[in-house]
Amino acid sequence: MQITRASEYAMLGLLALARRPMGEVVMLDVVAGEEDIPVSFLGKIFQSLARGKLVKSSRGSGGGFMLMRAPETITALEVIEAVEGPVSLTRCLDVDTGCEHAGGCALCGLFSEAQDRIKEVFSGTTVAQLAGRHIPGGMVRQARERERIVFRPQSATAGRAVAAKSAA
Amino acid sequence: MQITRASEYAMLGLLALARRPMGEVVMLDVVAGEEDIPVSFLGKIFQSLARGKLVKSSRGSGGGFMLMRAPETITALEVIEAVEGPVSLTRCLDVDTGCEHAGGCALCGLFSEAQDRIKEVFSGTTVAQLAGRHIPGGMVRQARERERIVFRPQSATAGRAVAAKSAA
DNA sequence: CCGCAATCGGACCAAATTGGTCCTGTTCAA
DNA sequence: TTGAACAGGACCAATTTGGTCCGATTGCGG
Repeated sequence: MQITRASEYAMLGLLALARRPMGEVVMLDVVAGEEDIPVSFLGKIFQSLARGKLVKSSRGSGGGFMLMRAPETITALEVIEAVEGPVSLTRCLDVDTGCEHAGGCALCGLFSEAQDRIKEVFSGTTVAQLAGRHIPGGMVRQARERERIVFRPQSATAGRAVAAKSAA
Repeated sequence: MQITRASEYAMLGLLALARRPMGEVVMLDVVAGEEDIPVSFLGKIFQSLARGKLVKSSRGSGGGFMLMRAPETITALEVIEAVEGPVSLTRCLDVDTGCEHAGGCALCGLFSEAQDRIKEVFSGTTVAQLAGRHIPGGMVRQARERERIVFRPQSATAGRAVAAKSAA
């Protein structure tokens, strides 16, 4: 399987595009800034997404990336597979190699069931759905960097640090 | 997450113990031979299982490993967690670090759902169940090496290999 | 009660993967 | 034609994976 940062960043990047009107071209460093992702790494990730036909890139000045499909039609599974290749929870389930025990391996059955469940979850969730309930993390960071933000852990939700630095 | 070979080997090793009458002590190299696992690596893995109270080791001559609990009561999840530590599909879901986006991260929701599904599958399967439908892979290999084996999948209960070795 | 058999437990190691950076193109637009 | 922006690959450090090896420890047999 492996849900690495690359997948995570890919999702976040697509969310950044999905927040905008369909067809808008956004530069990499804008996306990276919004979601707090190293630009150069995000560049490589978006190359994969472009190869997977999820985004389209345009070069030159005024260039950037745009979604190639409506965010309602892009599933999380597609994003992950575009970045990491076909998911396989264990080497046992690898498409080419397969399980060396072949028929008699009880583990394969177990693992493939688990894998199916995961894929169900991911293929049942779209970028649009995620975009709907996501608050960009980079925003938080940018605010924090601009300083003098009182970030109050507000009993309910998340218990984050209060960075109330008044001086420089 | 990570279902590495260590987990796989751990399962196979436990299956080898589960195939035997409860309480029987088996030496590592026997288990390793049956399931075709490097002995020294299996040793390290069984150390983890011992720490997790799934097996008990006895040292000295006549020593080896035995199950500490009935195979019906050992779930696949326990095995995996004994070997790999607490499962977390992404760094985002890591028990100590947690997600840096905290409340507003849509991805966390998605990932944790996927993770729950996996854990459901694994915690719903016991070593005994797996042992019931497993044909030891090492057997296959050993047989293949010895050649001219009739390999009979035996429909009923425990699908064990029937090695019809006429000569020594 | 001595020595051998056997595991324990940790140190060590090489290869692969992860998570990036950086530099040299190419391409497009003004 | 020049500068902005991605493409694509080389490179890199740190971590993880998948092991090996060896000394310490512990029982059993004689």
